[in-house]
Amino acid sequence: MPPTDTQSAAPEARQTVTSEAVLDAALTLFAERGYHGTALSQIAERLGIRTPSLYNHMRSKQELLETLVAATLRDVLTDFHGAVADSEDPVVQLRAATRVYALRHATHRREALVVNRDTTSLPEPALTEMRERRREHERAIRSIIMRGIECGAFAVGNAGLASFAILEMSVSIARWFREDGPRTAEQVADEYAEFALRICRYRG
Amino acid sequence: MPPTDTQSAAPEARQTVTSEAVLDAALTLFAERGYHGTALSQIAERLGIRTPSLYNHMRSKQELLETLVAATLRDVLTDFHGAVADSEDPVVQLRAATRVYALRHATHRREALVVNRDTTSLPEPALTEMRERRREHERAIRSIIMRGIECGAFAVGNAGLASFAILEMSVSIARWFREDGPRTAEQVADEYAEFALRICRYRG
DNA sequence: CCTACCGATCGGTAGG
DNA sequence: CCTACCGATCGGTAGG
Repeated sequence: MPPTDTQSAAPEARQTVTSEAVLDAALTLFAERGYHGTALSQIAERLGIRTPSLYNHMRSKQELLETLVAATLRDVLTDFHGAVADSEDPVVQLRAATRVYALRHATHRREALVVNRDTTSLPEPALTEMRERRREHERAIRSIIMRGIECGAFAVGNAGLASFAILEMSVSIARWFREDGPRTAEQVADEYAEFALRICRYRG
Repeated sequence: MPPTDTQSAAPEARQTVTSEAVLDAALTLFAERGYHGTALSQIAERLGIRTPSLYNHMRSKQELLETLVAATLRDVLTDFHGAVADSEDPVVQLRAATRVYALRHATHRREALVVNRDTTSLPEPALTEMRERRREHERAIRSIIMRGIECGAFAVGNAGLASFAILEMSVSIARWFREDGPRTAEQVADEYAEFALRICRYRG
């Protein structure tokens, strides 16, 4: 029984929930309980609507996951390209690339948790495409490290091992970071950027 | 219709599946699809029995998860205490502690994936207890780093941040390590142990 | 170890 | 946006 105010003239005005709100609620719950641990009824409840009403804003539960993961990985790569555009110096690039990646995991914790926990629940071909995007990022980091080794700035036995370590320690920030904690996201990101350089044995 | 051989004399001999086999099948599937993404029927199918027969070897699906997580965290702490027992030197201790932790994540990938992905699916009080065990490990690593800072071996602004980074980069080995890959588990563990010292700015 | 079966809940559709 | 409803599957029990 909707309120009998002026808006009842336009039928479209009855819509109380947007697709963005559905995605946001799904993101929160997927991050909290995992994709398979979340029921559509819980997403609906959080929005104050009934389950079937969700289908006005999405095609399926799977599509929700796919949208969230694709958007997150797209943003990660955009961040990366922005971070390395300013300089050709591998030291500057690795610091900047690690900084934005670490920063994103502190400021977008839910997205990070879902991507890392539930990407494997995606159906093909999305699964393969998402894996390819992550690999693209990893290869780009590795290539920076290899250039750093070549020019003598870094000294690390295996660039692949180092790039995995750097990326994954950053990912884990999403597991423990708290906005109301003792350190800001920027402080953590700066510190992790230095960790990355140390892993590569950069003696600044 | 069991084979009509000699073993049919003893009724107990009909048992074809052990609790260990159930746990192992659950471990494989939980690691692959997550706890909520795995049905008991899939565990049974993998063992060649019917779903209700599983209940001869377990009390509930939840108990399977609880058993797996508790055993893994117990082993992690046992590893840790064994690794740091030989020396009081923070450098030696951090290297050894990281080495065994990294090694475990290369050799026990399934356990690591389940602990990291599905511990949050545990009911209380198991959830709190498992979190406490992980925190215990983290505090122990942090304490080694702090002692290293005090005696001048390490130079890192924040021991907590460093311990998180070291532990989580090691955890991630379970995500990418392959037994048939180019590096042995021991080689990876040794390399990560050096990464840990570098993060703490140990200038060996 | 099995068959037979349970209530609950799942994602999703029909139709308004 | 809703109610009414669907078949499928879930974890688990009864009883042998």
